[in-house]
Amino acid sequence: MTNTRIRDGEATKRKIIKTAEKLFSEKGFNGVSIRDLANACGLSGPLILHHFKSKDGIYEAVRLALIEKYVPLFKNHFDDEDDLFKFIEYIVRGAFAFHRENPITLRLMNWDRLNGFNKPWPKSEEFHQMFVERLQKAMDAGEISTDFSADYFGIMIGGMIHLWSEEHDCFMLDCLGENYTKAAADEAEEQFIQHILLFVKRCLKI
Amino acid sequence: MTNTRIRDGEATKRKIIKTAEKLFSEKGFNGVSIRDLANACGLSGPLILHHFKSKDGIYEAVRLALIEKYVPLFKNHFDDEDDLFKFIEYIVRGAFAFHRENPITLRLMNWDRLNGFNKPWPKSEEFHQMFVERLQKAMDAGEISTDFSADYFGIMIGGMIHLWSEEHDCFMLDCLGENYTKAAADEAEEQFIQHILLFVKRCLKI
DNA sequence: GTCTATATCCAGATAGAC
DNA sequence: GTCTATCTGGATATAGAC
Repeated sequence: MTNTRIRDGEATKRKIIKTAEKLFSEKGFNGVSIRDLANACGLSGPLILHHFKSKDGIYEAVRLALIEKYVPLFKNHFDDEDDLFKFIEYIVRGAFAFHRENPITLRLMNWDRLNGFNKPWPKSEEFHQMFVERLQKAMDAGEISTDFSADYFGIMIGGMIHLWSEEHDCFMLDCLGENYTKAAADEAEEQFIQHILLFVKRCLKI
Repeated sequence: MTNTRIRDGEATKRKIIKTAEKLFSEKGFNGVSIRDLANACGLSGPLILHHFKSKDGIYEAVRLALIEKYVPLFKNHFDDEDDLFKFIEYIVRGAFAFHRENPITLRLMNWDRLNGFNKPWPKSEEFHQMFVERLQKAMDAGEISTDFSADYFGIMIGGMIHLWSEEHDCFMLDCLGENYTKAAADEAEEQFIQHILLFVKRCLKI
């Protein structure tokens, strides 16, 4: 009897990708060697290369896997909501929730941006576009103030969400120190979201 | 006659640091080898190690040099300005100008953050603190709305500045495409600043 | 202070057995 | 599909001449 039955290529691939997501997001492409990855998976380096052909291949697979998770987020949010403010709140909360649950994705996007690959995260821009178009429609219809450009307004909100999602751990540690708990962090995030929503209301005069 | 006179340790060090700033900010610590740096400087690798002892030593020196440039920015801005709005405008414009003129610094901070070193950029936090305290004072004095927490308000503005400084090149290329010129970019930045200032006015009811 | 030569190690990738 | 053994190049760092 051979050990054939524990050979499962697809399961191995999934395991490699999952581990690679974690390592690449922590240390970036250049900070992770195939050996690191192999050790973390409990597999051999050559096996990994057998499945993904090259180190770049692994990274591509990771990126694709993350985009898969990234895309459906947006689908849900752009069903037509009648109420503009609810629509905005829905999107803002969705973005925070996504980054909270998938911190890896944001980090990987940041590594990518620093490395000058900005092409393969296609949905992010589409997201901005759809948000802006919805705002613009409301402006054209005279529902909200036109003192702000819809485009810049989207960037402003995006910046707030980004910085929070990237750095709130630092903020929290600074502010709370020993008292840092998940509950406290969640509450702080909720407060920050309330600030953003108030900002939206006041600036767009909703 | 020897070639003693072209030996100038300090000048060499400066040259190495300046080149290293550029390379590290472009490709990150792991993306730059001592050989790359040596070639870019027109020097030998061992000479670089002679001056800085190790690759980490080079990076530390680069970070220190950038902090040197970083600090005076803030000094200027925190002389007491009587008018709160002018004070805020001064700071906002200062931050944009700094990032425009020193894109390297922001990139290096971002590499550092991803790599988990968040200690050695001390002034950034101090900056936030002083800004927030000034806001809080105005709130306590009843000069502005207290609907926003000064702390979160600082983060909101910081996020806008950050995202713009990091990604406006992408935005601009997307929007303007072939028409991308320095003048157009400057105009867009000025418009974005105006948006931020309007946001400040409207939210703080100044 | 600056170089060449070199030591040592670790990277990505391949060959080939099982 | 998975492993061990290995190739080749490039990494940091040192030794020692000038």
